[in-house]
Amino acid sequence: MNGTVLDRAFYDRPVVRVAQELLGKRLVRDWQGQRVSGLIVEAEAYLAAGDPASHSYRGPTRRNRSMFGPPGHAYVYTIHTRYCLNVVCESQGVGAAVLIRAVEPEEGMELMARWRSRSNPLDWTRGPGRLCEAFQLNLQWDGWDLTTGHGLWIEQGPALPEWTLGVSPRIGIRLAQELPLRFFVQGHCFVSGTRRLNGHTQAGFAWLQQLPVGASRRKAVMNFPKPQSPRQSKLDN
DNA sequence: CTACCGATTGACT
DNA sequence: GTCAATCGGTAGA
Repeated sequence: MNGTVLDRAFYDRPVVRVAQELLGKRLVRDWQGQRVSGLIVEAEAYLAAGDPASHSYRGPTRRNRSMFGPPGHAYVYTIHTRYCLNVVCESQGVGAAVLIRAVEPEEGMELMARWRSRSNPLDWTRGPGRLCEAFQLNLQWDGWDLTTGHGLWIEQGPALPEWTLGVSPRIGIRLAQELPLRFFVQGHCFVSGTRRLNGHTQAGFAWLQQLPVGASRRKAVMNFPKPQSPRQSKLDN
């Protein structure tokens, strides 16, 4: 299950490109030797310039200083008593980051279920605040170097069926709503937001096989249809 | 110091 | 669909 850890060069590139290419990669948390992981299915880019919705828009502060640090580190912030996880991109001194908005659970689901205290697996990691709770991420992880392969990192994901890149405006922002900077796996059942923004289907990659045995699995299988046949994938640019 | 606001979520009509 | 919780960041007096 282990994969190659994404290195600093991956993050040291234009933030929009990193946001798109993070889809399908695996976010991993090591908790006492146990892996908690999921495949990234939704991400948003926040630009270093010309983006009033970005926390970096007004320059460095105590809160957002990680955003201006070296690429490949985490930027974790609080919002409405929740935490959100970003990965810092582009050169040091440049305030660009990708918000990880949703992952499909892969490993450590017992821990996710405990930490999220919700029976429906779809509620574990669908949304930036939810996935931080499912991975037990908080401000202690702000500034964490994601390229070491310890504690918290992102690695090359598994081979996936072909899928379609979805693009939309970012969710939950007031300013710069016109910018198409949200990227997601079209139709994936762990993508947050409304149907209109998300696409029509409710397919996942492989999560049905990963669910715990028992009542929660039966319920999940009943509630959520099987993945439909794959479609084209392409990340141009 | 006070006042306002938000890259959210969960409960409720 | 609507709305309140709840608190750190930010701006301004």
